[in-house]
Amino acid sequence: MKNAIETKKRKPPAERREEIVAAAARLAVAEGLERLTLRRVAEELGVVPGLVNHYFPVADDLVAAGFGFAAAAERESILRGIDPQAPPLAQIRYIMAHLLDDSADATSLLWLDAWQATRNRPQLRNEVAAQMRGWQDAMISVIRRGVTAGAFGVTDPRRTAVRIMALIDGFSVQAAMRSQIVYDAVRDLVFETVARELGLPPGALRP
Amino acid sequence: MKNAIETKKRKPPAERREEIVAAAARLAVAEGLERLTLRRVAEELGVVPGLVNHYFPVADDLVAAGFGFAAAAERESILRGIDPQAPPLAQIRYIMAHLLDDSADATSLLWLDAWQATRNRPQLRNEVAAQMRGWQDAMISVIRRGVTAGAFGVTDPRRTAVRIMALIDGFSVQAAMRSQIVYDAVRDLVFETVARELGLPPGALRP
DNA sequence: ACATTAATTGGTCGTTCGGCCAATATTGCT
DNA sequence: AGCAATATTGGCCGAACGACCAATTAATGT
Repeated sequence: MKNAIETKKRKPPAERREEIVAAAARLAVAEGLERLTLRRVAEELGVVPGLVNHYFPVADDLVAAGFGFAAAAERESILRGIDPQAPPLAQIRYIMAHLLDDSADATSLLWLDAWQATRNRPQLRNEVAAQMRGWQDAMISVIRRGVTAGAFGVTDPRRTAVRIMALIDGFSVQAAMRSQIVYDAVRDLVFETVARELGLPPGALRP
Repeated sequence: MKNAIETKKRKPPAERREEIVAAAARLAVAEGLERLTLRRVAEELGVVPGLVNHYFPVADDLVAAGFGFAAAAERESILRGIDPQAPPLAQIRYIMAHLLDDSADATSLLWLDAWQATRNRPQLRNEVAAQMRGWQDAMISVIRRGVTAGAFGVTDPRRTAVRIMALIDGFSVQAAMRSQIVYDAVRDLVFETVARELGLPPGALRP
């Protein structure tokens, strides 16, 4: 007789794999990459550790996939919230408001984890680089529109995008120390400097 | 009969403690905070793990002490290299050259490790905050001299110091990804922005 | 209906970690 | 010289990790 409560199904590999990656991403955001292990993911899904190992024989790949999924989802969520009709200045302001707000701390800590863990995880390093390129490309695209519209004073959109993303990434560090050090001055600096990079007046991006 | 080759001595507690902290600092710089464990330190010193545990019953304290020793030594080494007679502009240029050079990568990775590990290590978090304050204070001191000498256009030295250190700290992130992404543009940005913060022309700090 | 494939289980192995403890040896004090 | 304090040793414990593997069991195609 089959157990009506605990219906253990066998799922198509693609679906199961997606399920594992999604659970890994959830764990990565909620508890950090350190706690993203085969066993933890299996526990989360109510399966046996060996099953996760079956889909990800090397732990590094699981961590990379979990981080990549979480980072891509976060980025796409923010980019999807942009009003495509809005002027580029408003679009940039929207992106920065979401990336620099306190509510982005969980994501900031995830990136901090990722940069640190690249030291011992080659696959994760590749994934982090890919996700950073994803953000750079998105930023370049917005900057290009702004240049075309005559809103931004930028000569090299790619270079400007790299510098802006580096400012934002650097700000992520502060999320780790927010309980100890007050960083209002730093947030202001990021807003002002990004504005300057885009050829805007200092207060143009402040919320 | 005593073994003439392996002379196992008992050392005064203070000296032994210092020895342990120094070994921990060495390990932290060379292999990262992840590999800074009781056993690893003991192995480094040729003693038994229990001995390290005797001096540091809680691992968090050992990690905090090791990081603090390494960070303080690095900072003091740089500050000691400053010519006290040199003008403040030259002093700032000296500090930044050392902090932003590729040769500072090991230290950058150490800080990255530390910020990340604060998530699960309260004592380390305190130590990191203390070391950051140490850098801020040193920066404030240089800025004040520059203001007095009329070299810097700064109204709030503390605020400016916080912003400058945040720029430098943010740059540390890049050390982790240097193999994947080229960051010349970012280094330029840091030099230019710090110059601006000090009321200097954009190229005033470039080496 | 049956055979093939592989998803899934349950379990093992070796390693490393922090923490703990009893026994021993050395130092310093009286 | 004798004694108390403690530095140091050696060893053990439970937990967590990645990684394997043989045995089951469900799905799939013929």
